[in-house]
Amino acid sequence: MLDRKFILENVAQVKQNNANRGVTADVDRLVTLEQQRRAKRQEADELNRQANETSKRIGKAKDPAEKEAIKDEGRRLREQKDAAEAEHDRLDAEIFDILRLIPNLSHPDAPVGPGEEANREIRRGRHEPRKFGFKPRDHVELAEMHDLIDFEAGAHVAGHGFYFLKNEAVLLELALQKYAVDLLLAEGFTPTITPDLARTDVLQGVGFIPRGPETQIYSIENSDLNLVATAEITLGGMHAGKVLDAEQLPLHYCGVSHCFRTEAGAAGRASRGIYRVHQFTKVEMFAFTRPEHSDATLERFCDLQCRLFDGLEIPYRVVDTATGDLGGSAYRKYDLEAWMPGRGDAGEWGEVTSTSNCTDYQARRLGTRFKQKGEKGTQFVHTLNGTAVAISRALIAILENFQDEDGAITIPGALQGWVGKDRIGVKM
RNA sequence: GGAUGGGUGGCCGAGUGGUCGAAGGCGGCAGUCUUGAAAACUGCUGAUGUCGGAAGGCAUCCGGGGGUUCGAAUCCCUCCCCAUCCGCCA
Repeated sequence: MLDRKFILENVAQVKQNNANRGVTADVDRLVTLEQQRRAKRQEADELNRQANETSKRIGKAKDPAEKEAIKDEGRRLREQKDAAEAEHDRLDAEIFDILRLIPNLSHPDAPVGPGEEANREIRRGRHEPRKFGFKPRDHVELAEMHDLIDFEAGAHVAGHGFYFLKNEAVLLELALQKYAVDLLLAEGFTPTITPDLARTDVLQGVGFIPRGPETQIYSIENSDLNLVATAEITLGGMHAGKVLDAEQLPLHYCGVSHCFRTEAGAAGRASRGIYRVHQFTKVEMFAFTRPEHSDATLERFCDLQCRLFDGLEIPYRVVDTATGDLGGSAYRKYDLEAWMPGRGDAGEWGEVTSTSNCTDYQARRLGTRFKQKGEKGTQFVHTLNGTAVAISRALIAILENFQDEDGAITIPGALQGWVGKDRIGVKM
């Protein structure tokens, strides 16, 4: 959520930003309604003040008849106040409906454009895409060769989009988790394993919409719980409604969770294999920072992602996400796209991680603030999230990049210790 | 799933229907004392909105929502959440 006062004072900027992001929201109407709402608020406050004053006079009145007269006046004032307040609440609800459509502001350096075509490549990994002397297989084929992923069994028990990891794929998942957590631990992150479910108000605070036709969220029937789509939800909700001390900041968490996504409307879109699935495991980074530190923290998260993938020897590029592709909460977002040799005709970049600076947009909705000692009032913290490793996508990159002509797969050196071998598919 | 007890300011914790934004404590800030610090003592110290140049004023906020009343942290209803115990269970 943006600050209403800010919107009123920067109408043109907000409108331009909406346009850059491809969002339609009636900002003019919001401005009108907000002005009306404020007037109603003042009216209600004034009536309430008079009513309070009247109530105090009742005790002092001696004559019973006079007392009754004052009571009547008090009742009348309360009624008027209630009416003004009801109108205020109606306006407020309408304003909120518009407000929730308005996305965060955008970083001035973020490329402006309608979609991912406008993303700007800003960086490459240490390893360039390898030249294959043969036609590389895609991860589905490789997984089948080595019995690493059982799609059929997954569909059998849970439907399309679910799968069993098997054999070395399991070891790779565990190794990737350990690899990512260890690195972040050394960087001062507090490691957590978060709940895989969260309440609806937490989802909404972080910016996820658990209802509606286009929802990505699985909800638990007869409860207020939802399966999380990312640990960003649970980590972001940790301090909802709290006022933190400025000295506590920044807080850096890393969270391991399962991620569940309905992928509504994504049918047929790069749906082969485990690129887009209903469940996967992810190690997530999350930070609560002071406003002046969020830009630098985004760079740090991006650097950490690069270190993680450089360490796995996976080729990748980093793109600065265009305004039209930022989503609602992000002020700036970097995507790390790994080279996936089995995608498309001759390989394609595929998003493996993503990191966003959400500034105070999530915090305002979540009510996560901080207080600077000796200063009056509170401020909203800034929140940032970033993928350390999304296991399913990392698996694709590993299988496809490290395959040999006979289909054998070399396990990245960084993971060999945990997997317990250096190759998959070597004939004994 | 059953039983009970709770949800009050940054934190802990009192609170008779009006004098309660709310005792007390902790924490924080300032001062006294001290070479300095600690301790001790004294004073100050909630958030949000709104008006005002400022000083300050006003309104709201005691889990959420509804009700009773001229007036509710306090009484009633309802929902949510949290804790403990029992049962079941990895």
